[in-house]
Amino acid sequence: MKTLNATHAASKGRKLSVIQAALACFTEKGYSDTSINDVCRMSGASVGSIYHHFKSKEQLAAAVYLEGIRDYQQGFVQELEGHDRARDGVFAIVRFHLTWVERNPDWARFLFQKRYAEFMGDTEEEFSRLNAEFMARVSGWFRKHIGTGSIRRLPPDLYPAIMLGPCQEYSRIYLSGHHATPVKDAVKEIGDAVWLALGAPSAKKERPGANGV
Amino acid sequence: MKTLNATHAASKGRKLSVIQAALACFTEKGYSDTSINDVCRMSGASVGSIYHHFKSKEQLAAAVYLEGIRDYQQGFVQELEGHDRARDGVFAIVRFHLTWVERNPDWARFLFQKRYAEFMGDTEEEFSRLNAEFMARVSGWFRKHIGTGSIRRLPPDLYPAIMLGPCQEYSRIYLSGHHATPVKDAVKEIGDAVWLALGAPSAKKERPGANGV
DNA sequence: CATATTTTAGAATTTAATTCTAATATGTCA
DNA sequence: TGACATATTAGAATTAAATTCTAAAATATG
Repeated sequence: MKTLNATHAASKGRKLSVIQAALACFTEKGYSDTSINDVCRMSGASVGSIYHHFKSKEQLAAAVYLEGIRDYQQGFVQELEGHDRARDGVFAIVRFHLTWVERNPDWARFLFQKRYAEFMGDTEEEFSRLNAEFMARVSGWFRKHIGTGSIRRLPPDLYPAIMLGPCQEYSRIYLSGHHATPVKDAVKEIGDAVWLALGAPSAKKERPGANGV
Repeated sequence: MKTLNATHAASKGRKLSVIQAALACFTEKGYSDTSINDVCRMSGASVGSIYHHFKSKEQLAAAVYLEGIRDYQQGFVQELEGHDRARDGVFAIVRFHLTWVERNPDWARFLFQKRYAEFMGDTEEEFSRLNAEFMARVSGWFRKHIGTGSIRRLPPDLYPAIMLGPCQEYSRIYLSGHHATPVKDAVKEIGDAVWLALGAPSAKKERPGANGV
C-alpha cells in the first residue's frame, strides 16, 4: 500500500512538474514558440518521459488547462455556496474571480486570455492601435452620455467591460452548440440587464426611442 | 492607373482568397491541425506564394484575425454612433454584437472563441463534463434565489453570462498590462453593476451581509 | 531474490514550416 | 511596341520540431 501510494505520488509529482514547466514556458513564449525540448529543459524530464505521460503537445496543453480550471472552479463553487443571501453571493463571486486572477496571473492568462494573443507576435502593434482607437471611440460615446446624466459615472475602463462582457459570454455559449436562449430573447434580456447595470437611477425610466427595442 | 489598380486588385484578390481559405481550414480543423499545404490546396495558391504574402503561418492567422475584427469594429462603431439616446445605443450594440455573431459564426468563432478550444481535441469530453457540472451548480444557486424573490427571473443560461462576462472582460484588460481600474475599486463597481443588472426591483435595497462588501 | 510493470532516456524517424532559386507575369517608360 | 524593372508564383531543398521506437533503469509484487 505504502509503496503503491509512493509510486503514485512520485508519478504525480513528475507529471505535475512537467505541467508546471509547460505553464511557465507557455506563459513566457506562447504555445507555438514552446518546443517539447523547452519543456524538457525546464522540467528536467526527457522527451520520452513527457510523451509517456502526455499523448502529444496539445494533450500537454490540455492538461495544463484542466489543472488550472479545476482549481478555479473549486474555489468558485465554494465561495458561491458559502453565502446565503443573493447579494452577498454575487459580490463574493465577483471578488473571488478578480482576486483569483490577481493571485494566479499565469494561470489566468492561460485559461482566460488565449483569444488572439497566440498569433499576434509581430502584428501586435497594428492590433494594439486598432484596438486602442476602437476603445477610445466607445469610451467617448459613453462620456458624452454621462454629460447628459443618463449614464452612471464609473471608471471609464469598466463601461466596455460591463456592456460587452455579458455579450461575449452569451456568444460563447451560443457558439458552443449547447442549448442557449434564442438570439432574439437574449438581445432583450441582456439589453435590460446591461441597462440596469449602467443606467443612472434618474434615467431608469427612459422609454425606447424610434428604433429602440 | 487602371493597370496599377488591376494589379492591386489581383494581388488583394489572391491575398484575400488565401485569408478566406485559411479561415475555412482553421474553422474546420483548428489552427494546429491546419498545415500550409492544406491552405494551398484550399486556396489554389502555392507555398511560395503564401509565404510571399505572409511571413509565417502565425502571420497568416493574424491577418485572418485582423480581417474579421475590422469588419466587426466598423459595424459596431457605426451602430453606436448612429444613436443619440444612451438607451437606444446600448440596446443597438447588444443587438449588433449578437446578430453579427449569428451571421458570421466562423469569424466569430475565430475572433472570440479561441480560448481553450485549440487544445481540447481529445480531452474535450472531460472538459465538457467538468464545465457542465460547474454551470449546473451555478444555475442551481441562482434558481434557489429566484425562489426567494431576490433575483429577477431570466432565462437560466443568461445568469452566468451576465455575472461573469464583465469580470472576464475586466480581467482581459487588467492582464493586458494597460492601465486598468485597481482591482479593489473594480470589485466594488462591477459588483454594483452586476447587482443592478440582476437584482429584482423589490430587493434593490438589500444591505450587505456580515461578509458583504 | 526473481519477475512484471512502470518510467525514463535519447537516438531515429516523420511531419510540417520555412527558405531559396528560378521562372512567369505584370507594370513602366522610351 | 519592346526592353527593363518589379511583383508574384512555383515547387524543390532545407531546417526545425513533433512524434515514435528500442532499450535501459527504476519500482512494485509475491
